[in-house]
Amino acid sequence: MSELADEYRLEYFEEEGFVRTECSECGAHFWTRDESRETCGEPPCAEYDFIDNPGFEAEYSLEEMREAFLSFFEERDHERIDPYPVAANRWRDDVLLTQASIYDFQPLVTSGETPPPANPLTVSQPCIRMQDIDNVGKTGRHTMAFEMMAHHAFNAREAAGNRYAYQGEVYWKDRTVELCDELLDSLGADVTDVTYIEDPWVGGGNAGPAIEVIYRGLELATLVFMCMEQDPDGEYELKDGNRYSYMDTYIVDTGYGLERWTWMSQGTPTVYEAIYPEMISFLKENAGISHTDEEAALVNRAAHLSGQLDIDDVDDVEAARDDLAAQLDVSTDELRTLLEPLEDIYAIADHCRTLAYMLGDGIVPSNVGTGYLARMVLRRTKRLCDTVGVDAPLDELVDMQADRLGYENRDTIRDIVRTEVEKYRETLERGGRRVESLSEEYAAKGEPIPTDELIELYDSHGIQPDMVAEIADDVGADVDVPDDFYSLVAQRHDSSGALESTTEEEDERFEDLPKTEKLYYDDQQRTQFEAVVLDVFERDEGYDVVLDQTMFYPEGGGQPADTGTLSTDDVTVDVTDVQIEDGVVLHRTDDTPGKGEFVNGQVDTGRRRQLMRHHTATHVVIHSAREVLGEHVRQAGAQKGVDSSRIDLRHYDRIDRDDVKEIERIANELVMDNTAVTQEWPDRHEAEAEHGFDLYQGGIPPGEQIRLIHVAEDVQACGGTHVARTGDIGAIKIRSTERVQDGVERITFAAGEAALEATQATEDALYEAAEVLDVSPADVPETAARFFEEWKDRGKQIEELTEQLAEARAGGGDGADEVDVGETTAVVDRIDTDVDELRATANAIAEEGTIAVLGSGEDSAQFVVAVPDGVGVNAGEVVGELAAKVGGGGGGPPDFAQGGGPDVDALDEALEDAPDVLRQIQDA
RNA sequence: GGGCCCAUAGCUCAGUGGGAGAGUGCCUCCUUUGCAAGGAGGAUGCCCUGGGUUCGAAUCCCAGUGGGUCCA
Repeated sequence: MSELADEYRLEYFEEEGFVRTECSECGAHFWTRDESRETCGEPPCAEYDFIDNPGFEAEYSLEEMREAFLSFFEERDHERIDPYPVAANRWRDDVLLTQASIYDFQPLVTSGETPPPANPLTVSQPCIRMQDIDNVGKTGRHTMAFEMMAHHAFNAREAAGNRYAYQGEVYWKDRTVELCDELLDSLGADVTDVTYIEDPWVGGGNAGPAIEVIYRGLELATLVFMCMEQDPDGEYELKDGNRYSYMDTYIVDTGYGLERWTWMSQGTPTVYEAIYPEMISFLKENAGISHTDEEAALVNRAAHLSGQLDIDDVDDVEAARDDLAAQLDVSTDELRTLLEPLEDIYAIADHCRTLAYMLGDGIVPSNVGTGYLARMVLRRTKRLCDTVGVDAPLDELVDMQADRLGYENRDTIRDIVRTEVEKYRETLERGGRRVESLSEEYAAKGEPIPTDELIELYDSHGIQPDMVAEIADDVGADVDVPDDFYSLVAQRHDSSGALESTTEEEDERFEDLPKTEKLYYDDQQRTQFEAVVLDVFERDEGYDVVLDQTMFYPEGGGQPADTGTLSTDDVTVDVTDVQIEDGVVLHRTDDTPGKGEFVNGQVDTGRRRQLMRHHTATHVVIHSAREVLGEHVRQAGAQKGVDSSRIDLRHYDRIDRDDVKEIERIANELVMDNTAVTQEWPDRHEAEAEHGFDLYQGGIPPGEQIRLIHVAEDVQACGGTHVARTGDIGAIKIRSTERVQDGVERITFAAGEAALEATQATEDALYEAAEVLDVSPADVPETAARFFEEWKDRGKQIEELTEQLAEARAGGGDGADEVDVGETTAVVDRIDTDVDELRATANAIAEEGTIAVLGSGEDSAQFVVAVPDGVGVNAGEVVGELAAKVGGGGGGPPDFAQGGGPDVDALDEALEDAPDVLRQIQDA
């Protein structure tokens, strides 16, 4: 780290009379105005010094503190921007949730490809850190949901010129520290008590010097100066062991924890009481938690102490409780009974806030991705409510937070929560029954429930081991939950966890070629153009042709490539596929038109028209689905085609037939309105400001300008080709819906000619069915139902008749051979009929006290042997012997067996041998 | 994106290659008529769909559909 030490020698520190000191406890270097100071001030080197002794002049609520921060920076030339969604996977695919304000600008802004929405800027960004979930409520300071207040400045070195989307320096380290100092001062903090600790930051391939801002034992902010990137040849080796070098861009990345600043201003025992006091008191009352003055005092003292302990995970908390109890002079159990309900309530409040953020930003509970995280949090919250005895419905609790956070889609949020709670209830009920019967089984055997079963219950049925233990205890079965239970579950999953790193090889052949001019955006209706062949590359099969400009649409955004031809005066080549790499469009052809030639390009018009219809129709269907199902509906994927297209939508429920009809109706109304479909290329930040994040249904494009497609009121960022007016779509027909994952519904639809064909295909099927039944199409459902009922009745009748026939046969006298086998007699007969009848007959004969050996030679040779009670002949063995004679096998219980073989010709011979076989087996 | 589990009577489920079952509910009768009453009898099944293996599939294999669950 010493290499970076110079980075911290700031003019600002010098001017203000700061000294650099080494902490006497941990050895960290820090800057302070107080020359006599010895420790860095951060726990465990120091204690919380603000509980019951607020560090700021006035008390602030969460909302007031946020406003104070943002307006402070606004007054100092920062532009305030709206926060981004907590679902970071909506603009980047490397993470699921927003965990810091800088996530908003990664990777496109930090890399310099796209300009920031403002520079410098300030924001209060809601974040969710799932990794803290176990600590919430217990440590007094951990929250899963929080707002990271921040100010950012994006700088680029002068020497880089215009290579990046922003140029020059806005401000750097001195101004950043100065702003922080000034902010603390403006809130009335005692700045001589503030320490700035040197703490280099490394993460995500970037690094740089960073400063932790500590006041009265609490870390209030981290000031990161991101200016290095990982580089094997880099000059500096940092704490992660990798080498780094300086970048052309350097970025001020600060993080001020809104909750901590609020807490500091109030000095409450825990952060939770400072940030949502109303909810805490509501929950306490609802759960019936009340304390005597004596107990209240004890709780307060305990909170005081636990706040000062250095506890960063739950194991520490449990261990610390003993210490705590000793210091407070009470028993550990007594302390636990008092504190645990409070801890649960703190966690419930925090989890509800997390859920409000997640669901409010359009995350739908699911078995995959962010949806799974939402489901986990929701179920955990529900369990906490049940444990502590909060009986208010969960949707109401989440709504309290959603209301406070100002979400407008509160009804949808409540609906989602209710649906999800119901699903959880069903899972628990199912699981409960399962555990019960399993427990009874093992209790009867007198064995404990094995670990395998526990893992199976958790992994496949979502039942926690503690729940199993609870139920098993009621039934009287033993359960032994191994300490490493969850790692056993994990083992079950990584059969070969080695991720295949698909290192995409950059094709360097195209580097020197200019980007192809895209004519398909100029006039989307044209399909013919002229161009110059810049280069031709030979492939394994065929060629890649690069032109100076093209009308051919390369595959992208779920729209397949155009096909068509390129012609010179001498030759015409077929274009079978079109791809784009680094802005260079590659036309895959069967032959080469020749480098340097002028070509006439012709796009396959029919195909292109269908693709355009489907693409515009996709926008229309999404729009209709949002009208019908709700604003939370979002595209999770799409694929356009010529005959049909499909879109995957995030939705928390199944799409039923009525929904489909309504979506279809609204979509076709839009088609009939025949409104214009327009495109524009606005500045991306203006577009975002006007239309919000919902623009990006199909991913986020890079660049300063983005292409927007307007269809009626619907606006989406889109790079595809579209028809000119909605009427050109012709018609939209939804062909099917299916649930592709939990929380993701796939709609398959057809547009234009394909819609007509799809409808006709369905009608054909109906007409054919009508013809078979000889009724009119309208009568098909009723007739089919009747036929089905009648068919079932026939089955029952046949069964009855078979039995009657069998009894009649057994009554005898139809010339069957009757032979003596020891003390009993046997009937040996061949009846060419199906096995059911054979079986019934054999049973009937056996009822009369006679052994039945029946054979049938309909398709293959079949035997049925029935033996009356108390006769010492094993039917299974008899059948085995007989079946072997016809080249097959057979078996069954001793009193009734069946078998057979393929050799029908040998059937009669086998039956002739049957009496001998019977006698042999009886003797044996 | 990946793994695992499940689909049998109205409901809950058992049945692992050979005659489709239990509990509960339903219908009828009897006994009682007081709170989940007792007894006797009865009806109820495309064993999810399609293919394959086999003399024979609810059962084994493959695919699909529907549902559940865990992980990244």
